[in-house]
Amino acid sequence: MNDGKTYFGAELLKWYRKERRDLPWRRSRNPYHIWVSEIMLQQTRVDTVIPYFNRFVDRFPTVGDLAEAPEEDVLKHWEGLGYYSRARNLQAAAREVAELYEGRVPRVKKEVSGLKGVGPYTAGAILSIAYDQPEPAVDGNVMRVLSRYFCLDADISKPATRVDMESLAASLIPEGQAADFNQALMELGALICTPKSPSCGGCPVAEPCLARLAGREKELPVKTKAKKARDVYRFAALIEGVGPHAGKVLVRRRPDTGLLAKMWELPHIEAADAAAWEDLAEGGRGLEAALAEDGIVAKATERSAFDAQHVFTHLVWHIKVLPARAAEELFVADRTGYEWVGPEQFELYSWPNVFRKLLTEYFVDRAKEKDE
DNA sequence: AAGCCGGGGTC
DNA sequence: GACCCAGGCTT
Repeated sequence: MNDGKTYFGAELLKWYRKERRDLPWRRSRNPYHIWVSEIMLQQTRVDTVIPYFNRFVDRFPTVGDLAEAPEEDVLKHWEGLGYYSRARNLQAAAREVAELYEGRVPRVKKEVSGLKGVGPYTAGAILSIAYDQPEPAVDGNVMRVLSRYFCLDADISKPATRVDMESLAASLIPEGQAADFNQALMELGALICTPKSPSCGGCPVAEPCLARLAGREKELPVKTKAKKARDVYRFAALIEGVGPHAGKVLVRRRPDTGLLAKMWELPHIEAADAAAWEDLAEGGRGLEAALAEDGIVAKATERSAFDAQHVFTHLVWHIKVLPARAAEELFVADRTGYEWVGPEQFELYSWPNVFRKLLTEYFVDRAKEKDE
């Protein structure tokens, strides 16, 4: 009676066992490694994750190592990967696993799902891939593949659709083959059944694919469009130190929660709107006043201001960077969270991409000036 | 249900 | 530019 579903699973497994990519986290069944990889892979491509994964498990080989590590160390190993709450949640969960489960990743669904940063997808991925339990692991790939194969018009941006897909995916798992089947489904989505132009010619289950038969494979899945990012206008101060802080730049640490939590940045303020942003650029007096409120006395220098931009998922930062020099009396950044950083200390801090690029360029330029 | 949370590849 | 990616958390 389930001929269709049996066919789907059998063909997919056959294809996967021939075509599967050799990925670092596929070289063992170490549940901790699989867990780390699944967290890193959330909203992140395989090619991006590989070097991060290798560095991470090299530095934190076991759950215990991760649990005991300083948080800054963990954040540093996540630098540039994005969605930094993943790193903080992962470590919090590792501490939980160390204390409650003797350092072993639990194999009970309720326990795995209870770990910070582990949602329905990741719980299913860990239970199936590490422990071969017949749990679905439905991500964007899987929803795309199933939408097409069964020609489903349900909007995959709706949570209810994911729930339905989980029932469907669970019903497709071949007996005792959850690990390979779930990975096969995602592998097909990543390599063959791609978003824009699927390679149906190389698909092992193209023949009965209902979307393909209906000529609708490029229309599916249905997904409501995301709202476009909001513009935010900011001024950042690139303050050179003087005296004992010559050659260094004043930076500060971001708050413990929210956007880029606990990462380091250039001090900056937000402009009311685009117009105010353009106005304030003249001379940078508004910025000097704002910094003074934070106990920082600095004057704009002869170096000209320049623009930087950074795109996030839900907002766009437009930043005017104003070069400045610290007043003589400001030899120490006595406000908590502020520090002087030069090229030698740079790598000891965790930087979001936008400030990493900006500061790297700055230090390179200063080094060139010195050589001349 | 909608918004928040990064960064990069691709078309 | 728009879309997407081995999603989850908060409100």
